[in-house]
Amino acid sequence: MKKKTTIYDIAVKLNITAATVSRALNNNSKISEATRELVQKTALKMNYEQNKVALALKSGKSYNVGVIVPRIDTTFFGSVIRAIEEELYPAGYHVIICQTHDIESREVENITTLINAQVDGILMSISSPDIDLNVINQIVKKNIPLIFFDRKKDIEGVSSVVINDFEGGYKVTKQLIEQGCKKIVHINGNPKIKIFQERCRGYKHALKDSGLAYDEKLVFETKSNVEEGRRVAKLLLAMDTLPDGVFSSSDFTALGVIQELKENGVKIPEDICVAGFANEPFTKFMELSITSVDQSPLEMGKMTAKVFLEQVNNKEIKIEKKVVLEPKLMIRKSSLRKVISK
Amino acid sequence: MKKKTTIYDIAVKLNITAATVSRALNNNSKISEATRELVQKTALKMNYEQNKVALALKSGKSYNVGVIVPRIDTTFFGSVIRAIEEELYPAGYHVIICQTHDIESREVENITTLINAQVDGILMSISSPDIDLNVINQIVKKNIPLIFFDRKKDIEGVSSVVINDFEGGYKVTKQLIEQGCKKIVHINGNPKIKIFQERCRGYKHALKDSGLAYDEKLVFETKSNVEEGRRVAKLLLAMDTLPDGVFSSSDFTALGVIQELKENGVKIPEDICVAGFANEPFTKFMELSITSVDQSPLEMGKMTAKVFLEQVNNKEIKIEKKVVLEPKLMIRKSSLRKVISK
DNA sequence: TCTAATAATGCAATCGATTACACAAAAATA
DNA sequence: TATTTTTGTGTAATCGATTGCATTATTAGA
Repeated sequence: MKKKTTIYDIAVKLNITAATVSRALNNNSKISEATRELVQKTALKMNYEQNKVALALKSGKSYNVGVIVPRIDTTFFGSVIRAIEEELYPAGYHVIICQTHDIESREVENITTLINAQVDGILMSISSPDIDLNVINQIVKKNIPLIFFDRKKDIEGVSSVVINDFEGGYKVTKQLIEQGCKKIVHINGNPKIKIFQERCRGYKHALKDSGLAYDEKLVFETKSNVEEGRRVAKLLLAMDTLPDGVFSSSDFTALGVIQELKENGVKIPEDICVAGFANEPFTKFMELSITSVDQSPLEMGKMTAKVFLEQVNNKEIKIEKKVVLEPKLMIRKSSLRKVISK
Repeated sequence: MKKKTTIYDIAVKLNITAATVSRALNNNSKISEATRELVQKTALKMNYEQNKVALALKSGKSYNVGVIVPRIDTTFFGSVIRAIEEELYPAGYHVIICQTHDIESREVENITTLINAQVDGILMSISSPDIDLNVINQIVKKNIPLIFFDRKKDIEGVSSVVINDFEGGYKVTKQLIEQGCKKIVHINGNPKIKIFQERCRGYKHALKDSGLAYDEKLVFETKSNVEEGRRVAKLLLAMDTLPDGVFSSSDFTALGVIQELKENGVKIPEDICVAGFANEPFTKFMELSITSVDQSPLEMGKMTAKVFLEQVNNKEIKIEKKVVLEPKLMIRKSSLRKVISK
């Protein structure tokens, strides 16, 4: 097993000191052109590669950035991370990912581990709305840039990149209303989580703006999966008068609703218009494609990374940035009636 | 900005040396119970946290593992990485992800960066079949455990975890034959990549075992996306006699084929049975669910991580492990005829 | 009581790179 | 030629934790 060449090896070989080697390699101005070239050539010949760990210890920078998400195997988070990685890579940073699986203790653990690993920043999407603020404070106090994306918490000194969930909820609901829907159901996620609160608020606002009454019996709380969608659909089918529109805060519940309704002979979008949220790939691929709201994960990831870079490159200045991306409504068959009823 | 407490701070406070502190914290046997407790208590009080970077420099271990994949935002790789992360986390390792975007130079770059970052191992899925063997050798020579998953290359001393693509191709084709298909098309991916070669080989073998002739005009080479599926479907529609079965080596091409065929009035599965490969979530969600082959990404990730741990914990012994997982055929509507024709 | 063995701690080097400061050599100026 | 600048290198400390080898304190044994 061959040992790695260090600047000392080069120094010995050239009969100079490691300091000179280091300066030559870093293109320090106070070095003669001759030695610079000689050192660089020798370094190349000896397959020298800078030891980043030593550098990290010396400089206090690890060039690693921690990313914490509930889980990585969803299209949304996968895409966000992809974009983060792509933006950070050219700047010399690497991404360390951690998953919380929505377990609160895991969130705290992950943060601790990342801090110990000396990451230069933490980008995270909060899993639990009741996250321990002490841990967050630990990060802030240590002056480690912290940026929330998608799911945030308003904390002094912490930047965030989110989409306008209110606007998303508003737009979808408006579209359903434009299609002639008058009795619109909203399938909510965990109402303790802000993004769901906001989507719901958008829904209510759209109703109000169109002169439709808000009826809380038409709002259902779910765990955002296919089965829960089917469950809600059954409840809808049991109603005296069927609703004519469903805005689901998750594509998965929307899918469950559609499956269950169709199996019971309900025509979509003729009888009921359905729309989801997140723009999961399958919504586009279905034969009956599903209207959804695109959260621009790539853009979100890119922005998050940019905010981090800005912050890390201006350590002296305290920057607090709140970026809000606009959601894009993707109108598809599930909520597009051929003939718009008046 | 508060500095982190180091063992020196503790040493000064207790009027002992850093060496003693280090030993006390590491439960070294040669330390008195009294100092051990005192040090640990003080460490806790002073919020001491071990500096992993210093440890890494000293020990030569970083407790970071590099994972290289073509891209992270696909269900398959997302799931594999998730499983890797879950398996490695309890062992104290962190995962650094890199994407190649199928660019060969990126692959080399990533490897170099990971080596510089002093990772303790590299887990990778090869993007380019023509990957530079010199880089691979660099890893092997440095004694850094290297494990291929999903897409491998047979290299001495390198372990791998893959699925039996041959078997996958065989099983799908057999199922189509059992449904009465006699003229079965195969949509291939990049034939330079081994996994596609193997799936194709399985296809041929199944034909042969069932007494069906292999016709190379029925095999199409594609880039494995929806558009290419549509392209092939158009070619099929132009044939004198329509095929009655399609085995696609990608779910996306299968989807494209189905979309195009249906738009042209072809009934699936009655006229043509279609099957894909990879078990992407949408294959299950479609109204006309698509038959596919599950590659057990979670298992693959778990196994890959396990092989790594084995290797890293037995540095003296050279272990070379070749794990082959069995694919699972997911029979769905797209290839399941109600009445099986003889 | 004195020596030998053992337990507990200190000393100092090490991992590899960076950098403030010191110093010598060369070049510029008087 | 003597003096001041400038330029290029060397010296040595630093980042934080670990560890082989002293060294001292304590206990056991004779």
